[in-house]
Amino acid sequence: MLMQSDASGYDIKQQFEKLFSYFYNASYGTIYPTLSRMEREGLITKENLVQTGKPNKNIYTITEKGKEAFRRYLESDIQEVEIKSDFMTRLYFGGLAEPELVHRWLESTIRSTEQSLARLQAEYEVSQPRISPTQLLCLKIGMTNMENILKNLQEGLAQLSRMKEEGAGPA
Amino acid sequence: MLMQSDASGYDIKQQFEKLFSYFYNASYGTIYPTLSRMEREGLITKENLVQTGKPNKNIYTITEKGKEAFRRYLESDIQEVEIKSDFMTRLYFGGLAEPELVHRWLESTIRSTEQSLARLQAEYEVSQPRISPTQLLCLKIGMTNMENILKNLQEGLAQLSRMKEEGAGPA
DNA sequence: ACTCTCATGTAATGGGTTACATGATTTA
DNA sequence: TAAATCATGTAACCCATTACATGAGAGT
Repeated sequence: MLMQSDASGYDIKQQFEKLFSYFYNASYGTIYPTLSRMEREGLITKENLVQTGKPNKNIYTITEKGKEAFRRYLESDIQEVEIKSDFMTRLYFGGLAEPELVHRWLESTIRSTEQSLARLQAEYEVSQPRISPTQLLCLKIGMTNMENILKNLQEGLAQLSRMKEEGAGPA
Repeated sequence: MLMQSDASGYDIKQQFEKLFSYFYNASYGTIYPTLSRMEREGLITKENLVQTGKPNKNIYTITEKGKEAFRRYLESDIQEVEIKSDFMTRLYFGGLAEPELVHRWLESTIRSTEQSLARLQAEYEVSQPRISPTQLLCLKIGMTNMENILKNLQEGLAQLSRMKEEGAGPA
């Protein structure tokens, strides 16, 4: 992020909270110690910004050495994606749960996915004119991905409902 | 997994390696200590199976107390999905990299996604008749999801190629 | 009066991987 | 003869979160 603009630990966390969190995230407990370490290693420099009405900020700026490290990162191998989905894990073992319960899982996941999608779409509307083509691609991947998941979940819900009716219906 | 059938640590790892790994994974360094802990806590019992030609196995079986713990888990809140995608992170900062490099990232991600999709489709073909409806739904979500990502990546690649040509073409 | 935003940082704790250690049998 | 499969387990290490500690100003 410091390649794009100088920022404080707080600013960085804010960026994570937006679109970024859909594919990477970090807490303050990671961000602040990492910035300290990077400063010690000469990858970034710190400058204290005195603010009135607000607490002071530590603004970090990337150094030439830091830019080199970033370039080396870009040329390293891509790490495999890591996913931990409690919902999918439960769904996998859904046959061992009450159909009622599975129903509720699907409904609540549909709701939260709809909310995430809405947030991404809002982000898309405001950011669309001023972000880079690859950032736009990130947003597009995120949005169509969620739309797709939603469709699947809704179909799955309808299917399970049909099965429940058949099971509960007259013999 | 022990709710479905008795298994050894090795068997459990095998299951993770299949379909399961798309939404959850664990290494032996997690599996074996966890099984020991669960046995200590009375959630599962261990039985040594003597094999000829192969090393002996520790077969674990879930206890009534373990089944209760599983039921409590099913009724607990669903944890939010966690994703760490190096590819998406790079793509987000793709504007800071050579277009050549971004091109290669997209191509290699397309290749590996195609492979994952092929593996899921193969798994679907063989498993389809004998797995539960929710497990089928898991597979379907995984497959259409990857198909969707592939489509996005291919479109993105085409788009970036067009931009490169325009940028490199005659003024 | 209360809560939220801004802002930084550390300590305790938890969770997990990787590498190491071992070893027989089967397959290429 | 090399390597892959089957099989278990521990120790060192890494990474990260959560909770704690602090504190002013702005909004409800």
